[in-house]
Amino acid sequence: MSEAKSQKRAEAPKENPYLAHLPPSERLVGGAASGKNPYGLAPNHPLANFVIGATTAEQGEAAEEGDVNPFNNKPFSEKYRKILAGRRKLPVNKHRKEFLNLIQNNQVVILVGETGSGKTTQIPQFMVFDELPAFKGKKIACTQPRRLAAMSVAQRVAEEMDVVMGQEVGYNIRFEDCTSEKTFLQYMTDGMLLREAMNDPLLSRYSAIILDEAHDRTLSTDILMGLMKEIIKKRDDLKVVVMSATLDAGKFQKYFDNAPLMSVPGRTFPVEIYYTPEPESDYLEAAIFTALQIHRTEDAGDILLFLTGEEEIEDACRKIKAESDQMPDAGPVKVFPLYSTLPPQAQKRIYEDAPPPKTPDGRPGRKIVVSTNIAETSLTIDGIVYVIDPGFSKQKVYNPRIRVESLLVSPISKASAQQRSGRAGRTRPGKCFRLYTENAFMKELIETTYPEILRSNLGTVVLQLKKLGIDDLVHFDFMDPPAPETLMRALELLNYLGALDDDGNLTPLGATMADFPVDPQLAKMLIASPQYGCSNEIMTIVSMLNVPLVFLRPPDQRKMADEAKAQFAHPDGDHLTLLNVYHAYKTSGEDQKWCYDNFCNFRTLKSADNVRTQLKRYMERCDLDLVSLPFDDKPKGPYYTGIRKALTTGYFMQVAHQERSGSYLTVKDNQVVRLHPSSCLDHAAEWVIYNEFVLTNQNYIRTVTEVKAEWLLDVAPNYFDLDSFPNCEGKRVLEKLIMRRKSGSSSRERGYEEEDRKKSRKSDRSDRDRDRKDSKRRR
DNA sequence: GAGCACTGC
Repeated sequence: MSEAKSQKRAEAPKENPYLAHLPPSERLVGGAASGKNPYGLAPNHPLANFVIGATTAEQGEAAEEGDVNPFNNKPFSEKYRKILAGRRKLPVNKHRKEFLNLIQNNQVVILVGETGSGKTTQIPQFMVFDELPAFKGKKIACTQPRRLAAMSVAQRVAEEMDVVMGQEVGYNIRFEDCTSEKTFLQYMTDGMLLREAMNDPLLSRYSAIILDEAHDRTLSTDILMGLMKEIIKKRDDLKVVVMSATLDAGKFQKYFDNAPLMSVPGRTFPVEIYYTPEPESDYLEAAIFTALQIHRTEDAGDILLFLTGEEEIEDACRKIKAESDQMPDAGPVKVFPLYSTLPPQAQKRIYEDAPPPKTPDGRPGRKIVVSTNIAETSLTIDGIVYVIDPGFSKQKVYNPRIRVESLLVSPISKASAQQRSGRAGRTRPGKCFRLYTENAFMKELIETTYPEILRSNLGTVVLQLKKLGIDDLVHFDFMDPPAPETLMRALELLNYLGALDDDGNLTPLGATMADFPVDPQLAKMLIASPQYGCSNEIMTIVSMLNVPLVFLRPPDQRKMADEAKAQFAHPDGDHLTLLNVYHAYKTSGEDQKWCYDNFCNFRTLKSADNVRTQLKRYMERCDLDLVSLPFDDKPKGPYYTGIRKALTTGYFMQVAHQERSGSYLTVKDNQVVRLHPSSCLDHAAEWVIYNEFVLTNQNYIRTVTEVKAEWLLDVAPNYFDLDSFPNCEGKRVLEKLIMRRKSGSSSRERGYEEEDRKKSRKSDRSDRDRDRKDSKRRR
């Protein structure tokens, strides 16, 4: 038998039904039965007798316990052996045989494992020894929802396998590909694998794909799961493992056509749960009270308190600190806030030790961490013994009617509550104080948080699915199908942007748009920008819009911060202001001190620069010219006008008109909105485009730029088919303009063109003047 | 005259 042929068999051992009666080890020609192996390994090689897809747990373990690392032929290190001993004690290790049995006989396996089971590090290694991807030029992928997890788990596994990180084991995340030709086990973010699928729809580089943390139900994981169902129909050599925490296991199993399920217990300590006897009317006050109470009466051990946002957290920290300092008979405390926008240095402080007692035999000191949801999944703090759970978190919601995503403080789910309480039992038995009644937990909390796909604007998702070749979205097998209206909104958006034609098919423009890792609107303006001679500038603006706010505003230095910002302010709007800041930052030599002096966030600017580099790469790959108009600093001069026109090509649906009353109305939905107070726009602009609709006590539009009605009609004539628009002054202005244009073109035939144009300019001006006077009067 | 839960490409 030729080597090539046996290799083919080895990749897809189940293809030959006639050999099914034989024990697995005899099914592969060139396998153990014939005393050979398919890859020409020397007979004394540790893997010489391995048969792909038919190995045993004992074989794998023996190879791990040998003298030489079979993957790089180097002797195992001392450190390796030490780590190996620890790995053997992980709960998942007892299930190696069971797991191999399942994965060898099924294409999809669901694996349920609680924290501390070792599934994320061990399961991929079990598969490596069974799949031997290295010897067939394939890889095993293991996805994580978060970058940090992908990196740190890869690092850990590289150590466990005694290889250099980035060689046999690596990770791949945005901005950082730490893999090589040799890499056969690759941790990566779920978004990264999805992006790869857009260019390789069958994910042919992989022999196995492990979707970890599937219970998180991120947008990317959800799409990947749907995609896996499609791919396995076409690739029977692909193995899929879906790993999740306990609660949803049945749902995953059902979704994957009753794939077998394996459960692995975790290794955590028991946590006692306490409920309040009556509902709390003020959770914040109750939370602070509980923290102080624990501090006064309970044994040593740190406290973790979950709240919903920055302001609430800083407030609570101050109050807890002030009150506990006044307790005469309690130990000292350190109180730390924790949320994602906190600078990394401040975030690291949560790992400091609790303070020592004031006197050698005094009450113990205590650390109290007050955190958002970030401590529920992304960050773990060892040493937490007491958890306080008020039962709320801020969650994203999408309202397709007004096409707005917003953040809402909402009750958490049972799954979240369990996750939170589990944080108390990582190092020893703990206690969790739930600030709601047991009845509320049982009857009012939903089982699991709604997956992101049900709470998001799906513009990007639909574009990605189309690019993945999924034409029929209605019949795509979503684990939780989004509301039809939400899908409609997305299709409509993409159609107006020109990404989909009227039949819903991806256009060439849409295919290019999907390549860019930004919102469809921003992708559109990037692609259009060379036509307006300003792709360099649009790349900068898009990058700045893809990072958190750069402007710092410390509560005690607001005035100075505002003055610093005023230096960059552009009279025609915030997009141009962002451009100014970026330029100033680059001119400063990317200087950290400059950022500090000018109240700009250094990290944010740095990451905007990173994003810009990436966008530039994509622009070049798509053959889009990188150009700028000659600079002139006149606000309405051609340089800035070109940029504003290019912005309009992506934002024409996010446009508001200033009515005579002085307030703005969104043109499509007639929502009354106000310019966000942070806006730099310094005059009453009749038409503005906006980046973001912020829904709080008021409706704000944030990051706005003045545009002209003419541009709107120029860039999106199809969109401004005004019959479908609600009545408002803005609509009437556009109608007039359209009329004028029509009569303009017909009168041209009759030779009245010039006169007509003059007339229309005049009436246009007087309209605007009147509006402006009106709005001034109101103020 | 005011906020930004958390991720990700």
